[in-house]
Amino acid sequence: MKKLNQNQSVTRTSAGSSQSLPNFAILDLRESLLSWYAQGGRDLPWRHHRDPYPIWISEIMLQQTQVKTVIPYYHRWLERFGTIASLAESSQQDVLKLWQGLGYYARARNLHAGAQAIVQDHGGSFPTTLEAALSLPGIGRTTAGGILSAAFNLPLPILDGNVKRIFARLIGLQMPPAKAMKLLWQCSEVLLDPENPRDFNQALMDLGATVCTPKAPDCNRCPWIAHCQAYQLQMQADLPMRQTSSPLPHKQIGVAVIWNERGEILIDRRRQEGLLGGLWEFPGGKIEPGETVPDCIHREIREELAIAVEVGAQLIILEHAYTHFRVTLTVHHCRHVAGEPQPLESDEVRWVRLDEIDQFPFPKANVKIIEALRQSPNSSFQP
DNA sequence: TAGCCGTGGTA
DNA sequence: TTACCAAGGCT
Repeated sequence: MKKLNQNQSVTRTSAGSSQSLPNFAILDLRESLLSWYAQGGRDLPWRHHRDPYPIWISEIMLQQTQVKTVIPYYHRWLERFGTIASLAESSQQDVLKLWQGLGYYARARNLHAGAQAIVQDHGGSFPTTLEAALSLPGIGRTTAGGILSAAFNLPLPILDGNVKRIFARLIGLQMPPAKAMKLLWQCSEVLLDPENPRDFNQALMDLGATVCTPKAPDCNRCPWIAHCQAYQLQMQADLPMRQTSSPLPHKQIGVAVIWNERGEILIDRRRQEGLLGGLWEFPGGKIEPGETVPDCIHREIREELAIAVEVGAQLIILEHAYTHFRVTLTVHHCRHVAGEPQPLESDEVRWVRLDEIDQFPFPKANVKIIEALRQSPNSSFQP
């Protein structure tokens, strides 16, 4: 027989998460946060809507991405894909082109596939239940709660980076948030105001973005200062605790700008799955130990495209950082010598003119190569 | 569970 | 320059 607890505390036994939910002053926390929000909340474009479609777009764009970065993409998106139906009917290439530069390109592929699923399964209207929203690609519990609370005022909690940080400080969490997800979700569930879920969730995110910031939080403007464990212990700078991370690997990459006799350049479309899936790139690959850059380019182009090239002058050297590694790209002009290019390790290959290359979606590092091509003196391979 | 998945801003 | 981080999801 289970013992019932009189208060809100939850005792947990699994290793690494022994901390328990505090006995919150729930009504006080709700009221103070909501009145802070009424005065200090942000005016953001997607908050002018109750239509779930623009809210969905904003929530996906805002995943791991700052508001300032999102805003121009958000407006461009709604101008180009005004309805779920129009998004569903568009080509993936058009969708990726609009997303170019935002990163995490699976988000764009998932929006596209999600729109098609909504047309097929929900008559073209965004679903109104948690279960149905969660079944759409790219929508997890936080995003589903964010959309459904904002659009329909449904009482669903959220747990994004802002909220994790706020609660980690509020309760003085003694472990990295990743080790206490269950407890943090409980905080969000228990505190959520069932009368005002929309405003409460938005207020939490605004508090995290403008007051309870990662560095140098502005505690004197915080409505929860009287309840905050981190503030009482003066540990704001030390919470949330961080996980140990391993250093980023650094890869050397050889890249080829291959010209044919018509002055066109060879590009390939990356496979759907994995890094930069569905985007176009200049072919190339990792420089093996002991290999020169021209050696690498000859080998990679043979393996990926089954053609022979002559490696010419260096165009540019680029540094680029991804989430889990860094790369140095050494880019050379090349001349196509023999063979018809085959998409052996890509979905498609294509010869394009420099003046039409902007039609294709490219990752950031490749955009830099295109800019270098436009600015630099012509290669001897270029007619 | 922890690693993969982009890019831009910041100290 | 380096490291961290931002309205996370997926496997």
